[in-house]
Amino acid sequence: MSDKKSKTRERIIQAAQAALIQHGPADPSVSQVMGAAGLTVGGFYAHFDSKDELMLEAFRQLLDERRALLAEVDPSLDGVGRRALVSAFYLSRKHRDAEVHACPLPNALGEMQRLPAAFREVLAEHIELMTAQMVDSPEEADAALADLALMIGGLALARALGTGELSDRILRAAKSAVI
Amino acid sequence: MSDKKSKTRERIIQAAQAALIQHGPADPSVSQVMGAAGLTVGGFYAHFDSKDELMLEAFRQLLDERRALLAEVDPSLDGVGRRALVSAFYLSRKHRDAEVHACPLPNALGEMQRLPAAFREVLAEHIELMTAQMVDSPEEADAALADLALMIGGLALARALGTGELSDRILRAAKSAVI
DNA sequence: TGTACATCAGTGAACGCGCGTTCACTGATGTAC
DNA sequence: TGTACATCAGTGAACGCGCGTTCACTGATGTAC
Repeated sequence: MSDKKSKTRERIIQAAQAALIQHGPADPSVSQVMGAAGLTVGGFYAHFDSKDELMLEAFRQLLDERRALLAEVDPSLDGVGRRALVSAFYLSRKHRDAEVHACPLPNALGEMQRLPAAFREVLAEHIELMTAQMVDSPEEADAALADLALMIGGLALARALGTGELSDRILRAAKSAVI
Repeated sequence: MSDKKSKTRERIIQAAQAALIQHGPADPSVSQVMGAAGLTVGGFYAHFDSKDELMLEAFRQLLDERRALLAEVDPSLDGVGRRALVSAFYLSRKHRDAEVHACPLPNALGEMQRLPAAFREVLAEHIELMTAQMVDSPEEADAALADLALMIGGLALARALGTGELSDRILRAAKSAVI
C-alpha cells in the first residue's frame, strides 16, 4: 500500500473515531465519515471491506489509546490512587464534553447487542485489560470492575442529560463514590 | 375515542416498550412495532402523530412503571436498605435477560443526544424522582445518584457483553459496591 | 323493524429519502525502453 | 530525455432496500327515520 493511501486510511479511521465517540458505531453513515475525512463515498471500499470493518477497527484503536493513556499514570501509585486519578479525569466535565480523545463506551454499549460478535470480544478484552491495570492484586478486581461500571454509567447519564446542573451533579456524585 | 381504538393504542405502546427495552427508541421501525402489535403499518398515524411521539409516550410510561415498582418496596426500610433491595433486583441476571418489564435506560442513554429534547426532560425527571424515592434525607442524594450511575452502568456493561461469565461477574461486582 | 347513510378502524400500495455497496471512469504518478 | 503504457487513488452516478409518512380505499359498526 502506498504512503498516500495509508495516510488516507488513517484519516478515515480518525473521522470514524470522532463519529463513534459522539454517536456510537451504527449511526454515522459511510458518506458522513468520508465527508468528514475530505473524501467522497465511492472511494471507501478501496480501504475497507464494509462499514462494520471500519467501525470495528476504529473502536479497537480507540480503546487501545484509552488504555495507553492509563498506562502513563504514575507507576508509584497503588490501585486505589490509580482509580481515583482515572475517575477524576473520566468523570470530568472536560471529558464529558470532549469531541475527540474520549471514551466511546457510554454511547456504544447500547448498540453492542446488535453489532457483530467481534465488537463484543474487543469490549470484553478491553474491560479485562483495564481492570488489570487498575489493581495491585486480584482481590481488588471486583472493586475495579465496579468502578468501571460506575464511571461508564455516570458518564453515560451525564452525557444523556446534556450539560446542565443535574448532569454536573451526577459527575460529582459518581466521582466521590469511587472505591 | 372508541374502546376498541384505545385498546389498540395500548397494544401499540406495549409493543413499542418491548422494542425500546431491547433496542432503544431509534432502532425499532414503525412497521416492526405495528407488526408486533398484530397490525399493519398504515394504521399507525391514526393513533400517533409520529414515531417519536409513540416512543416518547412508551418511554414515559415505562419509567413511570419502574418508579411505581420502587414505591412498593417495604416502607419501613431506610435509604440504605431501600437501595440495597433495588440494586439486588436491578443487577440480577433475571433483570439483565428480561425482554419486557425491564429498565430501558441502559440501551437508551446513548441515543438521548440525538432525540428530541422532550426525551431528555422525561429522563431528568425520572432521575430526580428515583433519587428522591431512594433517600431518607437530602444529604443522601449524592449517594443515591451514584448508585443509579453504578446500577445503570453495570447493567449496560453486562448486557453489552451478553450472558457470559464476565457479564455475570460485573453484575456481582457492581451489586457489592452499592453504597 | 328495515333500510340508507355516516362514521370509524384498519389495510396496503405508494411517496421521497438516505442508507450500504458497486462500478465505470478520470487524472495523476510510476515504469520501460 | 522523451514517449507509451500500466498502475493507482479517488470520483460520482447508480443499484436495491428499508425507512417514516401519506392516502385512497374497505368492511364493519352506529345512527336516523
